[in-house]
Amino acid sequence: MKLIEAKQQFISSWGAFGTHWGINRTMAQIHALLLISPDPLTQDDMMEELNISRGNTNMNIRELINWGLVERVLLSGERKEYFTAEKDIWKVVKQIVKERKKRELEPMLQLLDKLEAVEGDKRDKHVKTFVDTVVSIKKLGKQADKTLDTMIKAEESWFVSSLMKMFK
Amino acid sequence: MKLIEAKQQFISSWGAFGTHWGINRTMAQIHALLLISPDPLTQDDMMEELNISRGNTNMNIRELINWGLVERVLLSGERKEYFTAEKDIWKVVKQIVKERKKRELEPMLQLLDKLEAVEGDKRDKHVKTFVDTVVSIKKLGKQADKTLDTMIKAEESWFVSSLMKMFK
DNA sequence: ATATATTTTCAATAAATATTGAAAATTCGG
DNA sequence: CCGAATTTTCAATATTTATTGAAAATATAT
Repeated sequence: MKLIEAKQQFISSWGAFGTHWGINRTMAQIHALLLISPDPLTQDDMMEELNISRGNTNMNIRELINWGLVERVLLSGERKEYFTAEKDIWKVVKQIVKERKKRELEPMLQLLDKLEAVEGDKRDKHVKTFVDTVVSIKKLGKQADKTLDTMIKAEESWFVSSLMKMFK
Repeated sequence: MKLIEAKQQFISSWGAFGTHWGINRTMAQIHALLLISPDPLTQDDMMEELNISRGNTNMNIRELINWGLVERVLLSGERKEYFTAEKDIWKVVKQIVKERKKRELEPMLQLLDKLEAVEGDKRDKHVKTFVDTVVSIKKLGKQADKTLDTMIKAEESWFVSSLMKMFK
């Protein structure tokens, strides 16, 4: 397989992958493109490679910056802005986990705390099942929260070797 | 907070949560409703509670069954079909992980294997960056695959206590 | 300061996805 | 087998989400 074809497949499947995880296709594709680009790219580079409009490119780059996955690079003597993605995949994963934890898991746990305190007689099976469900989701969620915190702090080497031992 | 209000909040936020994870809102809401229902429900029950059409209800129930999260229940003496969700949240999480691993992670790893074998001179920085990226994603993906396999087999108590020790 | 290059915004539009509802198929008791 | 109850399908429609492109804003060189 030629590089050009391999790149296309990588970008397109990274985009499809993203859509299964609530990330829009273009954002994932821009990220993929930057991951495999040895040098920083301009908006125009991305527009051309991915055949997307300027507005779309701009908005999705900014979103990637918000997620902490892409950053602006200043190239001396250049008027245009350049962008580059973090290439260390472990760091990328940790960053995504960190953001999703903050945006989704933590608000969910807060809500469950409130819902656990529902009024009503626990002998009513409707109340009991509701509370039991909420409590058990909360318990698992709290454990996940702690585990992810540890992961976010960990070095890849440490993390992998711990898992190795754990799952020998 | 009254039960009725708490239920609504739970269902609605479970639905919103789902959409962040590539699951459609209605499917997540049906799942939520079944999770907090002490007894099995019919399609008509769900239609009424969630204010959705018969067709929508039917399709999403079937999808939940495909995911292994819901099952049909036969109630003797009843003509209608009843449905119930697995209530053990650890089992639910394992089932979701198992399915997503099969549907997404494994195909991705297969693709990366192919892409790693791209033609071209590794001294070309475009080739090098591409291969390096593919290899590092693959490495981490393989580790995740193994870890998730272990998790899928694990009992919750064993899993939590292992994590505890690991991240003491 | 002015002209020009570049980035950003956002209303309009397109595309993708979800939902409806009624017809067709199936199931099941009698 | 018949007929009523129930489930399933799917074309039409509605809704949501993504994308465009041109105008406005901003930045920079001279």
